[in-house]
Amino acid sequence: MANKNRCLTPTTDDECKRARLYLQDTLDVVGGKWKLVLISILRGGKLKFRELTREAGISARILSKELKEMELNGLITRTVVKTSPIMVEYELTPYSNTLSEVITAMHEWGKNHRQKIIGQQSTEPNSL
Amino acid sequence: MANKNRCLTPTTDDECKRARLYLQDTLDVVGGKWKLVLISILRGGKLKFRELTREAGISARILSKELKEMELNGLITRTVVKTSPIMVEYELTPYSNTLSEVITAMHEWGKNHRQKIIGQQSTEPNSL
DNA sequence: GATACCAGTTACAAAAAGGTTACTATGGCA
DNA sequence: TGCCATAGTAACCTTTTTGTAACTGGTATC
Repeated sequence: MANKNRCLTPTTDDECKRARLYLQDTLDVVGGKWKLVLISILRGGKLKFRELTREAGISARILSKELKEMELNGLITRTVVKTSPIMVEYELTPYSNTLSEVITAMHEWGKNHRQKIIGQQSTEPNSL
Repeated sequence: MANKNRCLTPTTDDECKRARLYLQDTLDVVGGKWKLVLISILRGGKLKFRELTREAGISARILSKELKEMELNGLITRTVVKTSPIMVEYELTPYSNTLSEVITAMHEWGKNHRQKIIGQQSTEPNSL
C-alpha cells in the first residue's frame, strides 16, 4: 500500500512526517552556507562586524543578512559599543548552546569522513 | 592580538581552524536543501525514483542530481530491478548510518525549537 | 581639509539552485 | 496500434543566493 511505515526510529507514519518536519525546521533556522560556520566562529567569543567578515571570508552584505536572521531567531545578540569609531559586537546567546550537539555531531562526522577519504587515497592496497 | 584563541571546545588556534574545516566538510557533503531530508526519508527503507520525488516533493531533475552526489559520497546505493517497467531502487548504505547522530541532533533541536516558538505565541501571559 | 577605519546599505552583476515541459527508451496491456 | 508507467535527461526559464563596488555617516588621525 501507499502508506506503509517508512521510518525506523519513529514508528508510525505520523511520527515519520513529524520527524521530517523537525528536520526541516532546523534547516530553516541554521541551514545554508554560513549560519553554522558563524556560530562555530563565535563560540570563541564575541567579535566585531569586520572581524567576522574576515574570519569567515564572507561579504559584508551577506554577513549583515545572516546576522539579522540569527538575531531574530535568538541565536546571537548585537551590542553597539560607543567607542571612537563606533563598534558593534556580536555574541552567541545561551540559547545558541542548544545547537552544540548539532555542531559537535557535524564536526565529528566531518573529521571521520575526511580520514576515510584520505585513507582511501593512500593506504588502500589495491589502488590502480 | 589577532591570533587570540577563539574556540571554547578546541583549545588551540589550530584546532579552531580544523574544527571549522570539519564542519565545512560536512556541509559540503550533506549541506543544501535536500540531502538530509532524502536520507531521513530513506531511513524508512528503500524507495524507487518516482516514490522519492513524491515523498520529498522534489523535481526529477534535482533529485537525479542529488542522488548522484550522494551515491558518489557513499551514502546510498542505486540498484536496477529488471521488472516490467524497469525500476530503480535507492537505499541507504551502512556508511550513511554514521550520519545518524547529526540527523538525530537536528531532529531534536527542531522539535524543541518548535515548542519554544509555539510556547512564546500562546502561553505567554502578556501577549498583546 | 584629506585620509582612513568602523558599520553597514544600495545598486548591479553573476552564479547557483530549482522548477517545468518535453523528450528518449523500454515494456506491459487493451 | 495506442496508452500507460517506469527512469531519467535536455532545454529553457525563474528564483534565490552570493559577490563586488560604490556609497553614507561618524570619528580619529595626519
